[in-house]
Amino acid sequence: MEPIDVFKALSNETRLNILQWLKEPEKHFPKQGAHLPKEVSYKGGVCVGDIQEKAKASQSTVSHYLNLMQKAGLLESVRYGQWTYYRRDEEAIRQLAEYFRTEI
Amino acid sequence: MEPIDVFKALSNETRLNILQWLKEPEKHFPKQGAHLPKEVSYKGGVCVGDIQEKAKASQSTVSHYLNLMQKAGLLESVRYGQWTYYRRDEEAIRQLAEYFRTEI
DNA sequence: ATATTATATCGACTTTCCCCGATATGTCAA
DNA sequence: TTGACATATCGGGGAAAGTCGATATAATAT
Repeated sequence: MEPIDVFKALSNETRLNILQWLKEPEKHFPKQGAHLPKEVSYKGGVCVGDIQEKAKASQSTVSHYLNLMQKAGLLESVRYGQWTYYRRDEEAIRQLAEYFRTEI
Repeated sequence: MEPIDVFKALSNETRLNILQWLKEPEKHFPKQGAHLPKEVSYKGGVCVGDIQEKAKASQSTVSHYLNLMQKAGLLESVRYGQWTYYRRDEEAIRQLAEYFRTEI
């Protein structure tokens, strides 16, 4: 996980919003998991379409953003059927905060 | 201090290096303060030329970077005679680390 | 006054990022 | 197998960032 890639990922308001919305998915995405059968539930994950709707950007842009944030190490994803669910990688983010506190 | 401007400022390897060098100026800039008479000493501040030399970028680029980091709130500067000394704004950086830990 | 030195700013060019629509891929339902 | 839907990827046009050399500004020394 390269710090510079993380900072680049955070250098955009929409992406920053997405990351913050995903801190409380049930609050910001009320219909979260509507498609997900319980037996495959992915705690805290939200599908691309729901994020796109809230972010008010094009589908391709949001897909691209999520992929970028995942490559930076901020998000993780799982695909169930035709949906891809993204959620925060809390452990990675915690480590980043620690990196920021001690190395920056 | 806008988080996005801070993240942009940190999205560049040279700038990140400069910020980290300035954590220990006496270590990374041995001739630090050579020009500074004691009575106007600016603790931890390093002049543009010394930073440029170490950063291996053009004078204009380094000047631009330092100004950008200052506007983002990471650095503060004082001018003594023909020299401008830059140092970290530790309090601002501490607050940023806290922002990262609680809001990101 | 003039020359020298340190820093800032300007103008230009290149590279990267932003963001979209169009299209491809994968999955499910009929 | 066909159609509908969710997501990913491609290609591109415009905006911003990276970076430099040239020049301007400011301070100092002679």
